[in-house]
Amino acid sequence: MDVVSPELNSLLPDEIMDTEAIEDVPQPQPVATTVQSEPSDDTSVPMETDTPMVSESLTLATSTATTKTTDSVTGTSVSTSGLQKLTAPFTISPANHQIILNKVASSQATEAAKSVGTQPQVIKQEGQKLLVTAIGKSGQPIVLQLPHTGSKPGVSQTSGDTKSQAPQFKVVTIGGRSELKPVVGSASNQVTTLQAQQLKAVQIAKKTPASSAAPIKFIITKTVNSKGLSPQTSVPPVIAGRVLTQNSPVIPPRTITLSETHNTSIQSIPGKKIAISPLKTPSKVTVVSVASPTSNTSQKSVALPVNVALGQQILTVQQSTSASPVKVATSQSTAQSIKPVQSVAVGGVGGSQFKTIIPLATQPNVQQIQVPGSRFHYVRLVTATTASSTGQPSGPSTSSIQTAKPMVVSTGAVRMSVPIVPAQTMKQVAPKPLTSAAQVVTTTQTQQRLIMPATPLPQIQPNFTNLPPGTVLAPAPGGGNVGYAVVPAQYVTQLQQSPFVTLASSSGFPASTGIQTQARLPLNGLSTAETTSRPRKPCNCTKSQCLKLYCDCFANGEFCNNCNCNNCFNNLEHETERLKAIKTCLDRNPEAFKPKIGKGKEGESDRRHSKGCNCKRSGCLKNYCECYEAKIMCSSICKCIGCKNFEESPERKTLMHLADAAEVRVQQQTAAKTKLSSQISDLLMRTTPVISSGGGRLPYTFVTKEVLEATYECLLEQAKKAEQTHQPQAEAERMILEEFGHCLMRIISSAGKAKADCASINC
DNA sequence: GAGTTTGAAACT
DNA sequence: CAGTTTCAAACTC
Repeated sequence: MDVVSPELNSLLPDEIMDTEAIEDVPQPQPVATTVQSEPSDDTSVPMETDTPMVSESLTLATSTATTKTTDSVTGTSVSTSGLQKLTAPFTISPANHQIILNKVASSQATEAAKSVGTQPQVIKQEGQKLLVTAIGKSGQPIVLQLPHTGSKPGVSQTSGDTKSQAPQFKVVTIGGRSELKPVVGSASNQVTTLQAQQLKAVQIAKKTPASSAAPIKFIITKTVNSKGLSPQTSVPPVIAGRVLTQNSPVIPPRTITLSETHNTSIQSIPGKKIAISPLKTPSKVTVVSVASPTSNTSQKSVALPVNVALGQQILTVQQSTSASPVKVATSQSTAQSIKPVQSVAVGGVGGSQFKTIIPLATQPNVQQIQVPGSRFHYVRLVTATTASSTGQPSGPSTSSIQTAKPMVVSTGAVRMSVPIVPAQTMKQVAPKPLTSAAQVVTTTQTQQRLIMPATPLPQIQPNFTNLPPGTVLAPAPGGGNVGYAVVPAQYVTQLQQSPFVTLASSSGFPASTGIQTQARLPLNGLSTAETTSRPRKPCNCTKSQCLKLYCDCFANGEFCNNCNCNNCFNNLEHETERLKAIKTCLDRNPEAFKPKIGKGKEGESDRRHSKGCNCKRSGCLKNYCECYEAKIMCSSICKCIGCKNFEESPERKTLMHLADAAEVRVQQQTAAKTKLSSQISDLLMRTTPVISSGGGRLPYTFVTKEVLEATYECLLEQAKKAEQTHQPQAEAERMILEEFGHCLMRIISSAGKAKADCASINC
């Protein structure tokens, strides 16, 4: 399964998907290995993570042949000894490439396997995806095997095997350029067992020019599970009080102990950097980036703590070139508070649903992205520029990425990464204060991929691609390492209530700006303003338990929240039932949770109902009609009777005109109200010091609730007056402000008089 | 707010 | 696939 389905790709701006855009820095030396798997036509949303079951172990074996390639440019054989161990568990070394381990549907896997022949996992120099492994059934080890390791057990090498195997991972590398050559180096006999329950994706992004000797950077954003300490000679890496473990039965890769002086010394060792920032959920491990060395020179082999325990999540690994020493930076897990995340809303024509912020991790540089056409939420791990990599222990700061180009997700025909808005427009919220030893490792032009946690509920996995809109995989409440629950992104936001930064609209995407508690992309044709300004209507279900599509909350992939429903099961407390209901709906209609309003055929309107309405009595001019409700015309696929919802319909024009007028009026009133309230609050706040500076502090009691309400009434009355007299907005504002000035004067006058009176009586 | 209407969803 | 029932929202009074 692709990270981004072809359908989504078609909706995405080209600049986003342009793979070459990522490579703004020349890479004279071939360092990248492109591992490519056969593109999948699957339109399913990529993020669904599928998953390794709890207590599954994941073993990834790589062969030396596959990992070592000859550079076409230089003709030199590149070996990555240091990288081998570093990336051994993932078999990743290509710079600027990404490997995403993700579950794919068996059919997809089969197709991919067929497409590549007997060696479905052939590493292509310019490839992008690699179908690496098969996932064993729950409780069984998961074996990920790279090409040339066909003899390894448990590896899905053939199409026939893919189906027989349970869940599968697709390993995807992204970002490889034509000149880049496979450099993956790993011992063939090196097998690393991952006890990561939630291993989702491994991203490798190569980026640094070889000459620059840029430091290899590791960013691990998830907490590391303490299970399975590595008995290696090297000290098991302990991150933020947790232990990174390595279970390499054959060749123990070098494990990095963050406390190790030579590697972990942030200040003393320039070069590789590993930033480990434990996530809120201790059972997850997020590997953000792994640098890819162009050579095995002075680099030390570093074994990633891939041997994560159950529930751990590996997100991405980015690689950068360098022969420089490894630098490890860790962020203390002490700060469990939710870190700010960034939200990116990618606009598109139909299908867009939500822009939801999910503070999935404490890792500060996280962006969540909603891709149009997909109701799944993507998380982008944002790395700052190297200039900001010094890791200030001070408080949070905001910076803008200037150099990074739009996130490009894939190369070649397959687009797999999550489109990201141009980095120039991004505001990045620096991590909260880290401990003194912590260092934030940031890179320029990094690529991120979203890796979603796996679900412990295998019964719904076959339909994971069609999960309800807005559904994300979030740690199960109180579940610890138990797994993840399918949680609507909205609900995650509701639960965590974390601050976040919304990208500015200047990025070219229709995302609204400003801090929001929840934002959505246009839904069913409604404008962003409409959807964002209006909270979701509470449902009133009584018999469906909110587990059928009758319930709008459920149909929209949301948990019921502040609803009026009875016997509601659409919540976390009834997760099992909810998942079953989702499965039932999907069984009945695989597209049950997909947007009903999508692109029409060529030549037709951009938006139309996917199935068409069946109205008989409403004339399609009432909200009973889904077409009319979505403010779109009925189309040829509608089966309505007596339809009046067409372009030339006079009834429709009249209704639309009235509706628009009413809506505009409501919006204006709301905006005026908000603005006035803000102004009142602001001015009142400013007034106090002015008054007090003039000769003593006025009694606080003068700005009472009653005074505020009276002021508000005056202003509101003025606004009504302006509206009744059909004053232009500017004039109305002037009138209101003038009235406000009068109010202020009266307040000040009264206060001053009272003060004088009080002074006269020595009060 | 209660009752009615409506059409999608669910069921047979 | 068609007909019927169920359901909750939209609508009316």
